[in-house]
Amino acid sequence: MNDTKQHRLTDESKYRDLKKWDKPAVSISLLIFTINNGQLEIVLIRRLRDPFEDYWSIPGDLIYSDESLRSAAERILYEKTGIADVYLEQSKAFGTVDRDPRGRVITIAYFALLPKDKFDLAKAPDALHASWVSVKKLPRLAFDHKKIITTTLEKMERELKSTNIAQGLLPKEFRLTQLQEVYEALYQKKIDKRNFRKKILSLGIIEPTGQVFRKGNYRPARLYMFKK
Amino acid sequence: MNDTKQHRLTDESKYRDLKKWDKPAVSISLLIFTINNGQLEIVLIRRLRDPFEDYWSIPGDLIYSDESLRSAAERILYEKTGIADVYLEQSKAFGTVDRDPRGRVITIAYFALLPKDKFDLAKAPDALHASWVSVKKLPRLAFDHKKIITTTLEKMERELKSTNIAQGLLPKEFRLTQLQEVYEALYQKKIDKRNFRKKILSLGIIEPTGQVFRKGNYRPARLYMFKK
DNA sequence: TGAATAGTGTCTTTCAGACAATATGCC
DNA sequence: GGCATATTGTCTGAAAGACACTATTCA
Repeated sequence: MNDTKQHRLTDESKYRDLKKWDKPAVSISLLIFTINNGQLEIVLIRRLRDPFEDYWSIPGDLIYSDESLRSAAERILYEKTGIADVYLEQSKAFGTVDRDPRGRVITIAYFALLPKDKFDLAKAPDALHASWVSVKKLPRLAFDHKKIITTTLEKMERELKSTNIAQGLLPKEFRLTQLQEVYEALYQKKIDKRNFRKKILSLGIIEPTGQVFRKGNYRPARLYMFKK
Repeated sequence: MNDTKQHRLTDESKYRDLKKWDKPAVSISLLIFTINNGQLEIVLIRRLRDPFEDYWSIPGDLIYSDESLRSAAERILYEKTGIADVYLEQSKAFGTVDRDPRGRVITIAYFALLPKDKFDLAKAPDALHASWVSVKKLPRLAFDHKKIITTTLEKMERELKSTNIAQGLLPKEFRLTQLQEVYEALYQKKIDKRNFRKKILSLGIIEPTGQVFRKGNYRPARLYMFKK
C-alpha cells in the first residue's frame, strides 16, 4: 500500500509517464527437481556472462507469442532435458521492477518433478554448464533465483501433504523405502518407518505390483505403484 | 508436452517467426472478496463494450513499468475501492494464447479479502457498473474469468486450513458466530458450533476483547480479536 | 414468558507418535 | 552364520466428530 502511494509520488517526470505502458518481457523459470540418494536436488546452470557471471541460475526462457505459459514451461523442459511426460505445476509469478538489471522481466516459475533415472544430465544439450545441486547446499544464485527456489520449496512441502506430488519424483515401481525418502527429503526430517508405512498404506493410494526389487546380499523389497 | 511438439510443427511461416518474440501485455486481475450474510461475495464489473459486452468481469488493469506485481494489485484495489490496508495475496498466473480476443494478455490474479463494513461499493468510482455477487450464483463471465475465480476459490479454501486467512474477512472485533460463518462460507458446509468453538479456542490464535456485541432482543455475544 | 441467539461438556472414534524385534536373501 | 535391508504391532495421548441442553437479554 506504501507502494501505491510511492508510485504516484515518484511518477513525476514526463519521461516516466511515456514509459509507463511499456510492455514487460515475460519469461518462464523452470525448477527441475529430483531425489538423489535421499536428497532433493535441482538443476542449475552456471552463467557465463554478465550480469551475474559465474553465479548459478534456474533454467528459463522468454515465452513465445504462440504458446501458453504451460506450453512454454514444457518446451523449456524439453529443450533442457529432452523429456516431456513429467509432473509440472505452476509455482508463482515474480515481478519486482529491478529483478533483472537488463530490463523489466516478469517471470512465472514452474516446477517439474522427475524420477532420477529418467534422464542423464550429462547428455543434455547444456551439459557443460548445467548441474544437479542439493537444495541444502545452494551456491550463490543470480537475480532473485534464491527467493524463487525458497518460495517454490515451501509450496511443494505444503502440497506434499494434500496431493500426490511424490509420484512425480519416483519411477513407476518403487520401494516403500524410496517413497519414505521422498517425504524425508521434502520435510527435511526423519520419519519412523513403521508409522510411515502404516499411514501410507492406510491412505489406499498405492498398491503392490507383485514384483520385488533385488540389489545386494540382502532381503529383496516389494515394489509398489500409485493407483490410478 | 503435445503443445511442445505442436509448437514446433506449426511454427512454419516466416511471419510467425518474426512475431515469435513479440512481448505479451501483462495485467493484474483482482478478485475482491468479502462475507455478507454468511455468503462469500466477489466484486464484479459489468462490461459496457465488446468483447463480451454485458458479460461480467473481474477488475483488472495493465501493469505499469515502474511497479511490481503486488504494487499493481494494490493500486488497482485502491482505485476500485479507495482502501489499502487489507489482506492481499497472489493467486495464479493465467496465460493461454487466446484468452483475450484483442491480443496476447497474460494476467496474474491476486485476491483481496475485506471485512464487509470496510467500504461501500456504492461510493466507489465504478459504482454504476460494479456489484457484489455471491460466488454461488455467478453470472456469465467474460474471458476466462470463470476459471480464474474457481481456481482462486480452491486455493483460498486450501489456505484457510493452514493460515489466518479468515482474519482478512472480518472486522477487528468479531463474534465467534461470525468467524464460524467465514469457515462455513469457504468450505461450503455447516460446522458443529461446539466443535468449532472448542477447536478455534484451543488454537490460541484469538482472544476475547472484553467487549460484547448487542443487537436484537437476545443475549449479547462476546467479541474476540486475533492475537498479534 | 416467548423469541432469538450465545454458550457449554461428554463420549467415541480416529489419527499421530513413540518404540524394537523378527524375517529374508545372499554370500 | 553374518550382513544388510525389509517387514511388522502395540500402546498412549491428542484431536476430530457426533450429539442437545441451558443461559441471557429484551420486549
